[in-house]
Amino acid sequence: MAYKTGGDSADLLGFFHDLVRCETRLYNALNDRLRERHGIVTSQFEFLRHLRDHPGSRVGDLAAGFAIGIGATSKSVDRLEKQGWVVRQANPADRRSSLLALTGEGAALVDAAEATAARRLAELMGDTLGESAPAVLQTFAKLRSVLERDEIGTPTG
Amino acid sequence: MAYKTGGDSADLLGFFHDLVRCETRLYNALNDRLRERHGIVTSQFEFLRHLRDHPGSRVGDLAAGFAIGIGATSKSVDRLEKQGWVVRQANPADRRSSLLALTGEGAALVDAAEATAARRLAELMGDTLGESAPAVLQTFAKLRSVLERDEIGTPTG
DNA sequence: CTACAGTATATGCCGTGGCATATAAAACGG
DNA sequence: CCGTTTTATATGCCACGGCATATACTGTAG
Repeated sequence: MAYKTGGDSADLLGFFHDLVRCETRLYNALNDRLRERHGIVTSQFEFLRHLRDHPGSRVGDLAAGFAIGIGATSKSVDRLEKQGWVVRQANPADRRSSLLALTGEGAALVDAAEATAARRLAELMGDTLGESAPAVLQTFAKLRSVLERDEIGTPTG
Repeated sequence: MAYKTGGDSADLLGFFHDLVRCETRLYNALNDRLRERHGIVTSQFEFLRHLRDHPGSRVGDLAAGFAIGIGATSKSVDRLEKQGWVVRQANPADRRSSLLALTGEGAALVDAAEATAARRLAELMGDTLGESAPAVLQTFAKLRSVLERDEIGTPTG
């Protein structure tokens, strides 16, 4: 039965540990680089990127996409709005929510930051992934879609 | 040149996004299960596991291992100590630091929590990793060792 | 139109981590 | 030994996220 589904439980504990440690270090390193070059942190970069690629998102859409709480998302949008990168626009179809959009500055920022992030990630991972990259990328895309489909780890509020 | 090293920069942005989203959801889901069954969160589980496997670690060793700040680590150890799972023992070789050890309760807790965590991770990932599991596990082990070797994303204090 | 259940977000309190600083002890130079 | 530098940890302040709650609005039943 060993290896049948590709890994027993003990392996998964170790894998989870490696996964969290890699994510922590990559996230920290990207954070440092984005802060120094663009004055934003990684979570803000990801929000801006989502808004560029999904214009008209609401606060709840962002929260669902990132598996974080709505309250935290609302406060994070407050900060982006205060910096002038995002605006809350009236939603004609539902006055409880707003439609979020990038400002011109926000759009310019996210494009510049994206180039920085792509270069930094290539420095950090490019060589290490090596030839297994396609399988690894595909596996994580699939895992993410399964977790989202089943709403695993979606916060309460 | 495409695919030469197994992925261009655009792929890596998407991969990083998938990676962070998977980690967030897995971490949240494991957190919920460990809290409900054992009254601890995932970060505490990982600390206890490290102390079981590396007895005599100091606060700084934990911080280095998890790529988090020393201050945060010290406070986290305070909480584990207050719960009676960990003790700071005098370090005969250096009175600035303490040697950390699990109590009997802490040792029992980590073993029980580990069984819970292994089962939960198998539920969450077992089927999805599939036959690519060996390559994925090996890739992350390698990436982690490279990031640690180069001290990528190690916090300041 | 009114009452009521449901929804979307904002806000407050709390816990936790980052970072700067304080404190204590070791290491070193003379 | 004494003074200086370095190391290891603890502590204080701040920012941020989770969660509970408040508020505003929508949809629906009558």
